[in-house]
Amino acid sequence: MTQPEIAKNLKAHRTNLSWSLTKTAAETGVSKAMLGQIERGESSPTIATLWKIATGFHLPLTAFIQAPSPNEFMHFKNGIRFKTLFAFDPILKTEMFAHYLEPHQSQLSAAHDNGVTEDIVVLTGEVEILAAGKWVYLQTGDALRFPADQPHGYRNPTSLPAIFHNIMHYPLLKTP
Amino acid sequence: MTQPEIAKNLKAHRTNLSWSLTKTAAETGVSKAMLGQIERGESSPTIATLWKIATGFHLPLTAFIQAPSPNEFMHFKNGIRFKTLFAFDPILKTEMFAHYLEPHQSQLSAAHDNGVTEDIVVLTGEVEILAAGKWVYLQTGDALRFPADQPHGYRNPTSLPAIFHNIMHYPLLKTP
DNA sequence: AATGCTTGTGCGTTATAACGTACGATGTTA
DNA sequence: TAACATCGTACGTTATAACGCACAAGCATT
Repeated sequence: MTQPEIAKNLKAHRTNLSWSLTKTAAETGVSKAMLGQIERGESSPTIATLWKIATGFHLPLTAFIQAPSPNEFMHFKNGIRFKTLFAFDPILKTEMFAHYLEPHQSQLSAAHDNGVTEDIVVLTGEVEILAAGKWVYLQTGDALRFPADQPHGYRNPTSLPAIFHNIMHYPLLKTP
Repeated sequence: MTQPEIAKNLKAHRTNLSWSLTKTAAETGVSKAMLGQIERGESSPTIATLWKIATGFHLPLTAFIQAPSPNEFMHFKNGIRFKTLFAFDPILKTEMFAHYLEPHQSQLSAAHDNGVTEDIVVLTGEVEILAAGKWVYLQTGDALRFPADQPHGYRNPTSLPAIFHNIMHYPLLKTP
């Protein structure tokens, strides 16, 4: 791991919410002078103050220490970034993707063929899944299985990017 | 998230390696006086020094800020930490796990039943998979499918923890 | 143009993180 | 028991994180 870039992360989260330094100082309890210095890289905050900042943003501490990292082999469809991990296999009748959701991004999907089941596992961030008519909230590490033969959808309610795996199961002898 | 307990984490990692404060100071470049104060909770380190400590231990920064008990629903078997994401489903004939490998940890697995296929997707770190008699190197984000009806294994060649998903496909009507 | 408001930065002070060294406690060897 | 080594902590000093306040630049309203 390389040295974390707190400066960029803090500025990204702050401008993402359109917060001023004064507003941020009020929310976090850290003086706006210090916030400015941290953003400019002139100061390396202590864990205590970084924790105050994180809780003020209602975000985990890790959101400020690790760099937002995209990945290789990325594809795009309807504005959704995804990556095919395993293409459809006619014997196993499954396929698997990694999906990347930008902050507040959402996507609806039409019903698939009868009997199709879909699995979701959230890798980073938080995701809401529309399954069986309800939006289900999933945190990092959570997993959800639901029938995909009806309209469903994905959305990222947070201001941080989210990544999830989804595995499609096609029990019938149909190609996706 | 609650306030991170750097003190316990640091002491845990240090005593785990049987390192003295002097040894730790030499490895990390942080004075042993400071290390002692951090362990006793008398000082809240800056991100810069915590990063020096983490790199000295060859661990990610997150190993010191998040509580030592990483996740819920964690199980142990043969010294391997894993988590069942989806239990075996007799209709889909699949099951899915998240595996956690410590630095330099390795595990060999006997052959499964005939026709069983296994999928690996690396989430964090780097992993080597013994498949079809060869060790295959996988980086973060890489995916590998291989027949599991022969001896296979997993190992983490790095000094950082690794996490991977694996999905078992049982095409025959056998329970795992 | 003048007034008020908000933005982010600069400055002086205070609190404390970080350092190097010294010390008492404990354990080991002669 | 004395000499030595190693452990973690206490002390005094220095570097810097964190604060409150003041200030200049930009924008909107009058």
